Amino acid sequence: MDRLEIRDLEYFVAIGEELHFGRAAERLGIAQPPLSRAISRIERRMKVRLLERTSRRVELTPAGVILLEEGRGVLQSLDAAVLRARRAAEPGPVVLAVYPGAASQFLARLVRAAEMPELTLKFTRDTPAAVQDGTADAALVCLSTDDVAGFETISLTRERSMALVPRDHHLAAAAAVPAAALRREPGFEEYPPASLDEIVDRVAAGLLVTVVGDSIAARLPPAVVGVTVTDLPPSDLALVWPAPVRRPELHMLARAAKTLADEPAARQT
Amino acid sequence: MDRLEIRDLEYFVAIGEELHFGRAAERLGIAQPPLSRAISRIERRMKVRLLERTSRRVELTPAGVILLEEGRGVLQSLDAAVLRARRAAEPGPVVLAVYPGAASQFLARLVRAAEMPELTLKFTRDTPAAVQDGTADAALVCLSTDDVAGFETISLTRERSMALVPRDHHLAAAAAVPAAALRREPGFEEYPPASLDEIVDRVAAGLLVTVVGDSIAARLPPAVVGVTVTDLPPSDLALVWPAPVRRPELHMLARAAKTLADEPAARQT
DNA sequence: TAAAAATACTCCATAGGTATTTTAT
DNA sequence: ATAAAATACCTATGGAGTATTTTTA
Repeated sequence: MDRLEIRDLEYFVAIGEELHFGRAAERLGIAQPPLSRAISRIERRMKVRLLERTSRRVELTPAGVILLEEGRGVLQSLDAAVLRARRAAEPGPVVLAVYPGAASQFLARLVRAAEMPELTLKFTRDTPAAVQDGTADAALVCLSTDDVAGFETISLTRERSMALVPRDHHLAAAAAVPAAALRREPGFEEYPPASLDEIVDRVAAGLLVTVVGDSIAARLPPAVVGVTVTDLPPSDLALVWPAPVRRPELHMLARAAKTLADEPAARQT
Repeated sequence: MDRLEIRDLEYFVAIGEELHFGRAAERLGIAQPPLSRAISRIERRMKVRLLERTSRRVELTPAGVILLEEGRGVLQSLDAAVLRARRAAEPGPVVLAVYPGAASQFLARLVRAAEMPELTLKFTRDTPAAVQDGTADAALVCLSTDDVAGFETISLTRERSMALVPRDHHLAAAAAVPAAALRREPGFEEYPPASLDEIVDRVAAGLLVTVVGDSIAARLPPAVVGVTVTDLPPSDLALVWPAPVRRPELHMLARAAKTLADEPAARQT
């Protein structure tokens, strides 16, 4: 009983997503008939019906749904494996994935403390994904929002939540606001999908009210005011990496992180 | 740039493990030359040298080490994906993996509370692996010893540790013993790799001294005595399953588990 | 009846086998 | 000198293309 081939899996995933043989074939750069045959071949080998199809409709069976989900994961982990192997061959700098603009104060201290000349930062909105797919060796994540299953983690700092409002906003003068009040504000978004710069610009323009970590307080322009939020849980910033350490240099980073985490947070304004 | 094929990965894993083309080829049921060519093909496609080889020695490069590790994982997750898809097609009973003999009191209550006619138990020494490879839908695990990365978990009961000694053992009369004293006993093994029955038999025969959860106290024969251990951390028993619930029936199990967990543990002797 | 999947048939790329050569100890 | 990997050469399986048929809403 030989295994399903990657090509077959790619074909199936394409159809599973398109639910149309013609379009899927086009996307794969092959003709439609080979695709038809590929699917029957796969079903024959797996001894499971994956797609319920007539000349009018293509839909996934329960088995197909599962294989689509899990198959995507298999393809990803294969790509990650190849990528990691390649990077092991020519060890470039250790790559740390960070959320743009997040915790820059702390990040600066961490990078300095690690004393690693070969450390580069990769800015991304989804830092765990960067580690998962092998693009980064480690990542800074927010324990409250990111999923860290399967990673080693070191908890670093705890950040209080701070609301960003325009200078002329009616809440700008408040010493602190409850989260509920914020959510009622027009333009409020909890996790705006943008870089910090963009967020700040949009707040300054009066188009956005949002919540960020308080470590960026020092980086706000005059047009934007940070107000302490009373009842949002503080977010725990952590350093994570895939379970078996693949790059020895990571130990240095981890050690530096531990030292910083233990040290009585010399917090700056 | 097309992807590495599963066949190639299998071939590479075989050589990575055997470090010998001839033996690997034999294990794969093919001749040696195709294997040689397969490896160069893989290296050419991946643009990485995976094996340093002369006519006398074959060894893995750093990249090879990584690909071997991760490649094994890819093959496993592929197999698991296919298995889960198959099981989705003909939904047999929900399979719960349990450690043989562990927490039988609690297990009985859980199974009863779940009220699932279609529930079967799979007894295995490595319950997380059974869930990982798709053999089981959920598992009872011990949070202190098993790795539950990537699983959803519901913590169930906390079990105190209990030492098992023969009736005529010098510790049999003690009300409680410290762990250190146990470790000094001849025949002591912390996690004997055997079923509960076998463990009990070996203890009864005076060949073994070990530690188990106290929930099995009621099932001991007269020849074996359970003694409370004073300073071992209690083991947390949990129900786990792969992150996205793949079988709706699992929700019933989870609900039952939650109810039991909250209920003021009506502990039996 | 029309859009789309399945079949028929042909072709060729490539994986595999056998025989042989090269290489390092 | 010899064990073992690489190369040469041949074969054949099976995946891909084109043309066509079948199916169902």
